[in-house]
Amino acid sequence: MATIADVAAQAGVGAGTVSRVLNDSPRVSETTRARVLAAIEELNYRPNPLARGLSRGRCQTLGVVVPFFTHASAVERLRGVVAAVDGSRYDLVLFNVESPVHRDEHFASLTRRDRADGLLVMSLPPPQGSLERLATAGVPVVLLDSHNHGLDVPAVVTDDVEGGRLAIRHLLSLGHERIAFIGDEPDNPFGFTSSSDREAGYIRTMDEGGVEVRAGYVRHGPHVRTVSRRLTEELLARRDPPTAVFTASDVQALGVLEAVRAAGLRVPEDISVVGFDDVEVSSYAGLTTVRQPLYESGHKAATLLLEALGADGPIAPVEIELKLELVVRSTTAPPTNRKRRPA
Amino acid sequence: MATIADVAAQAGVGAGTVSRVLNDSPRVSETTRARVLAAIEELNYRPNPLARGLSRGRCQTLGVVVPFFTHASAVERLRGVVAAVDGSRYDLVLFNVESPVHRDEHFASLTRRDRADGLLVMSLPPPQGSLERLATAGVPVVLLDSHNHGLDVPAVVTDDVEGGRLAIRHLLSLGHERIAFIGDEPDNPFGFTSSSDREAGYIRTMDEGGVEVRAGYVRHGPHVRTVSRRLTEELLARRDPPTAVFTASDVQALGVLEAVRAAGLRVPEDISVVGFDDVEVSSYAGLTTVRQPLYESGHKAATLLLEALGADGPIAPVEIELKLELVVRSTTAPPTNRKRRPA
DNA sequence: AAGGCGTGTGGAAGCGGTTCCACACACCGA
DNA sequence: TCGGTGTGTGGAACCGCTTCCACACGCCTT
Repeated sequence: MATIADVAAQAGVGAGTVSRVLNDSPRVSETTRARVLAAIEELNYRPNPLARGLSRGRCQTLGVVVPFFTHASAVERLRGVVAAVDGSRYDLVLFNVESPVHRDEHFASLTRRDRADGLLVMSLPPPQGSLERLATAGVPVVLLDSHNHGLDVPAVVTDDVEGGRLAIRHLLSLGHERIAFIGDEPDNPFGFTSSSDREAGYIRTMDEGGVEVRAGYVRHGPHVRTVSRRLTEELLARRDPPTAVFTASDVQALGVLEAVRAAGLRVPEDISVVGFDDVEVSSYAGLTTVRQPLYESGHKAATLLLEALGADGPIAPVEIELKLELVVRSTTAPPTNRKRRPA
Repeated sequence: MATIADVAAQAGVGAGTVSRVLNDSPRVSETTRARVLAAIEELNYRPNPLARGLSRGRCQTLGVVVPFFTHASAVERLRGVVAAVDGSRYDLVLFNVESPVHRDEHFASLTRRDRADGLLVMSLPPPQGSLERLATAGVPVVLLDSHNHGLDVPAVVTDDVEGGRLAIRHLLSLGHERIAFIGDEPDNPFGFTSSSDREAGYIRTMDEGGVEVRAGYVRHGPHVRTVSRRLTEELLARRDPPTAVFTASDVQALGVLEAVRAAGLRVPEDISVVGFDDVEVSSYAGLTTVRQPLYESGHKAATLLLEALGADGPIAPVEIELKLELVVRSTTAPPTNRKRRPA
């Protein structure tokens, strides 16, 4: 492995000069620069990133903290992040979070410039005080899919409450009144709020529409298809089954569709279903859903982080809100007139 | 930020001793060790990974080279990798590959211990000579979902040809004869072979069964649902449409299902469909498919790599073959007797 | 009692870069 | 002619850790 000293010797210059060439310093004459570049080429020299990092106090690495792939949507976001980071000189390190302990460990160890130059936190409210510590340590942070709550940190978010509204307005306008909701457990160890925000949008819009949310129409459970399927079965077994179900995610909506089909009912004739996210399979399933720009959100957040690193000073801690959009496909229609399910 | 010198001063020992404590050297007395640990605790000291890496010539980092998320299956594999790496002391760096140039750049820059201590190459035949260079540089490599072709490198693979056989045997045993295949372009810039291997299994098993592969029954196209849907439409428009379609992946199988449904035909009554992979949505779609253990493959490959790093010498360059398994769901059935599609 | 050996420890010399400082040299104006 | 100014350059110091070498000390052997 050639070192900077080898290159310097080969080019007949000092190590400092080679370093200047490497870092595009203007303080190098054209002829010297050419000689150095030739030597670099000849020796197939590549600077050691560790040495460089140690010396400069940063490591050309971005950390992405992800509650890993628990939601299909995280992957789509990550795609956007990867695409944005790809053109830059930064490497991408994945920090998987499976538990609050896990999360806290990561945040503790990342509070230094030698671990990562910047941090992208995905769908995860940072633990108390960690943002302040990160700021003190000079590690820029961008929140992706979680709010900054007025703190001095850029965040890329969507208005989940509004998303819930979009879904319910659509169902109300179709004439539905018996509308149920299926979402995640509201009190989870990470403090995720997107599901409960969407639920809030549901509640409020039902209220505004003067439509009652019947007791037991709001159901919670782990974010997997099988659970939402089971919850739907319970809803369908009621004496007053819903004519429409809104779920906090597409994954959960698929479970609803399964349950409805298994019960021998038809979508949308017997039951309408609206999901949230618009992940890749949703178009396959023909699911009406609230689309959030997942890829773009990742891309935007990563771009913000790179800007912050480029500016080398805190950038405007904006909260960027990406637009939600209702995508109407074939799982929603006006309710049929039956007030009760058949026999 | 506390340094090792600070800790040494605080504990009243030399820096070397602190380092020994840090690295669990046996050459430290219990009392000294306790004093040092106390000092570390007190100063909330954490060693600088860059300095450590520079000094030791490695960086506690694993690189994962991924043709990023082009197949849904890559994500599932990555999950397994992440899980396996999670318990270790290694960070995971993502190297995204979108083009052969991209790939070659990464392989070039990764051929040194200062970039990554080990490399996991996913679904990507490494470029010519790169494995030798990596071996020379002392960077252990594990191939995930690509063969080592007799080279001295551990690989975790499945027998894609056999997978094709499983699918076709199933269809033949149901009585199908007009069986079509939809897969990826056989000559792709990366040299992926899984699709063409599955195709080979199809061809051979048809042969062995004495069943003709009709002209035009083998179709290729980019790995997206919309394309396989279009290809299926073309197959259905034939005067001798297939009674069954086998695809090189579940994603493509979904496209087939879409096309069949759009044509007003029923699955499996009119057409049987068999996919490959068994990704998450396949159970939702009720797709009969050849399951490969995606998560396990990632987990196994990462574990092998960690072993190689632990052994600190080349480990047995085994090629581990994971079992494939036919999962019969509701998209396959015996063919109906029609020889031609209606009108 | 003297030499040998094992154990614990301090400290210096790297690892391979960056950056600061000093300095040589050319060119300018007074 | 002589500072002054600016430009290019070499080299040392430093980033924070590991590791090797030297050495002090206690204990066992002969």
